[in-house]
Amino acid sequence: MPLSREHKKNTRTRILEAARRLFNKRGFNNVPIDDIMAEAGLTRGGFYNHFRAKEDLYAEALTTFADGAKRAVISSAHTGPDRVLSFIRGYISRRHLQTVEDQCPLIALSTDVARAGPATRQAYEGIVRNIIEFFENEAPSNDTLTARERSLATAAICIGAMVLARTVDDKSLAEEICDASRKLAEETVIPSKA
Amino acid sequence: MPLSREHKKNTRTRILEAARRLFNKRGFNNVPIDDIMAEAGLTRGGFYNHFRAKEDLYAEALTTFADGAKRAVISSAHTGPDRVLSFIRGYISRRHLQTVEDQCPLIALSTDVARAGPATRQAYEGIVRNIIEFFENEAPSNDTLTARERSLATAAICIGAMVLARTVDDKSLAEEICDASRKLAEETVIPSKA
DNA sequence: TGTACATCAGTGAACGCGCGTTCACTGATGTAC
DNA sequence: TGTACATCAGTGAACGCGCGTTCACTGATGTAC
Repeated sequence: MPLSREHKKNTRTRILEAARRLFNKRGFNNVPIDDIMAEAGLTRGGFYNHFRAKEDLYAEALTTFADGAKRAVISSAHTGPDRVLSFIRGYISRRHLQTVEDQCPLIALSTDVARAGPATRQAYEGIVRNIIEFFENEAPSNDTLTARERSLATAAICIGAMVLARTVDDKSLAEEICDASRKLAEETVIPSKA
Repeated sequence: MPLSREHKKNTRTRILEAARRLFNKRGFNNVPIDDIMAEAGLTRGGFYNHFRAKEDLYAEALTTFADGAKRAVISSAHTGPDRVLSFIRGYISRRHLQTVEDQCPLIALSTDVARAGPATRQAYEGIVRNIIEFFENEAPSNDTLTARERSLATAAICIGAMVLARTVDDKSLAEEICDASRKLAEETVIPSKA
């Protein structure tokens, strides 16, 4: 064994991290393998020591992100409804809008995923389910909407707000969209606040 | 003048229509000019008699759609709040989800636009503004949200619901997202309904 | 401990294909007479 | 009305580049002795 198993694993992780960041910025198709490998401090050819094909990166880059995000949420200081509210405030925020590289891939890659293979779609769908469940644990049911419905709709607001805000050029319009959507999202998951 | 001005204009429109449909299905980058021209009943080379470059299609395909959509809304039988409600019911619907070719490009092309040139971005932003204004005409203000805020957030729900539903593989989850989001959207623009 | 060897992560040149764009050509049509 | 001509929309071959993938090679490192 010429080089430690550890070493190879680390390189693989580095490639995945580089891919995730670049995909977020430019989408799956607009990131050549050269760029990913360069970002990881390597050269083109080595890529195929770690992955069978470029497409294999897509699903893995998504789950890489999801794992990190889940850890961040779990380690958050908040509990109960506050945890959900702080998630929403972080998700629909100007800060999240600007940090393109570390944005939630549900925002940056939604349409790319729709055109990718089944594995990628499943990874994306897994993240969507996680967010919905996360909301569902706290959202109440009442006569207008069930907890489930609140959670589904809140997920839609989160993604929609950020997708729109990200695409619109006018900064003040983007911020208006964020602010209004955040308000509605908060009120939808935890209506008691109103 | 060998061929009528009319003729050229018609061809141009045919190319734009073909482009719009294919872009919706596959995104800007995944549609070769060959395919667009074939869909329009022509061959590759002729493209450059009508457009300077492929990118010129993007913005025009968006405005082509927007014009058609505006006409459809104006000619709708409904008036007042009902017009807005029927728009939402049509927008966040299983039907809209399935008709990929004629889907609203805000859904299918959101991330593609984010990476396209300024003209394309402006065209997209124009459509966003139109939808928001359209809602704003009917949405009321009350102590929780202003009419403007309701409109912005409703636009976010519409796009978010469809983006998510489109990407998710599980059909029943997609429909759940649609149904719940539609409910919330309706209640948000016209809260008197609740 | 030191040395020869085997392994394999990483390199970079090369291949091949897809596709945007160019270009010389064609042939249908409107215009001038 | 008929005929010659000019125009230009449309054709399809060719060019060139970007990029995913392959491949022969290198050289650093762990292992066997």
